[in-house]
Amino acid sequence: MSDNKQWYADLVLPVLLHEARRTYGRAIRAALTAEGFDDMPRLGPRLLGGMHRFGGQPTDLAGDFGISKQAASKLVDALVVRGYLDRSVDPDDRRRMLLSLTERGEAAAKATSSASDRIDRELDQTVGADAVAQMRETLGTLVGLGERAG
Amino acid sequence: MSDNKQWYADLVLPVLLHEARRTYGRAIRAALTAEGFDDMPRLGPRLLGGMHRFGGQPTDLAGDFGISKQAASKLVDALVVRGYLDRSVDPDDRRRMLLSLTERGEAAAKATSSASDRIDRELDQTVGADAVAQMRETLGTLVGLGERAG
DNA sequence: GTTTGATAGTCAACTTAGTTGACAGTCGTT
DNA sequence: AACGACTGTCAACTAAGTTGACTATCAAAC
Repeated sequence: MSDNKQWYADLVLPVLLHEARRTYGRAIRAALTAEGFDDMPRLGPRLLGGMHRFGGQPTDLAGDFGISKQAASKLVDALVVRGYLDRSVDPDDRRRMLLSLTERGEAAAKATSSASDRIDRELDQTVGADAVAQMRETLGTLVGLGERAG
Repeated sequence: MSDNKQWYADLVLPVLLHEARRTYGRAIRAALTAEGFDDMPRLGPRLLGGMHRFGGQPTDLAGDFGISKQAASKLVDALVVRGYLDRSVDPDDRRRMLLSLTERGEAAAKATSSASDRIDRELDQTVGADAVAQMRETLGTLVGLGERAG
């Protein structure tokens, strides 16, 4: 593990992906804990940071995250209870919920993206922006493969 | 999502990593289920496929997987009960367990790696082996960052 | 305008998989 | 022989997901 040869050479790609993601996960969780956001559910940071992607509709959120709407509902509930989200009824469609970040939620989202950006920056400085861009492209292709085969 | 522009451009890297890993996860689970291995715990495929890495010692396994030794013990137990693993006492150190694949375990490991390889091959054909190799390198760097900071 | 079917979210019961703390058995060293 | 360290397991708990049933609301058809 500590020799500078390619220790990861015999790792299958999914494990490598998992470990790479954990690098972010650990950094983000550490940053959140350090700032007092120590009651964050696992998908909390992703939700707070991705509000613009699903605009605050739990069902869209479920689709985006690949979980059931019930799980999404519980996740949202946890974040509301812990003061990260405001939940209100959509006046245009009273079945729907409108979610928005509280001040605490904004702060946690900021801490999250800041920790993530720090890793990004470190990676950029180590391998260069081109390599990162190409990795993103290849990862995008990989996700696309899964969606077609889905 | 369905336009061929870089739909993933606004995704943070950890989410992209997570989704890329899910591509493998879905394919592997589907292949296992199709062959009758429908009682596989989440980390089962990784364990069966990585036996050579920790040689069959649950404690090393726990370190490798980043889980507690208790969780590793339960995981092993589940795989033994379901017929994927044999567990016996190490005669040289009777505290230790020696794990080995049963025939069923071998078959499941084969199905796993075969599904994983199919995705690998598809990716190779789409982006080329060089891009994959470079991605592996960048991912390795990323994991290394986490280990230093850890 | 009322009925009818689809949709958004929640509640309840359950399962899976992780955690920590306590412990028994074994080993190695003094 | 005794002490301390290490391996694996048991028990109790927690976190986070699942499915099925349900309510409330909307939209469209008649």
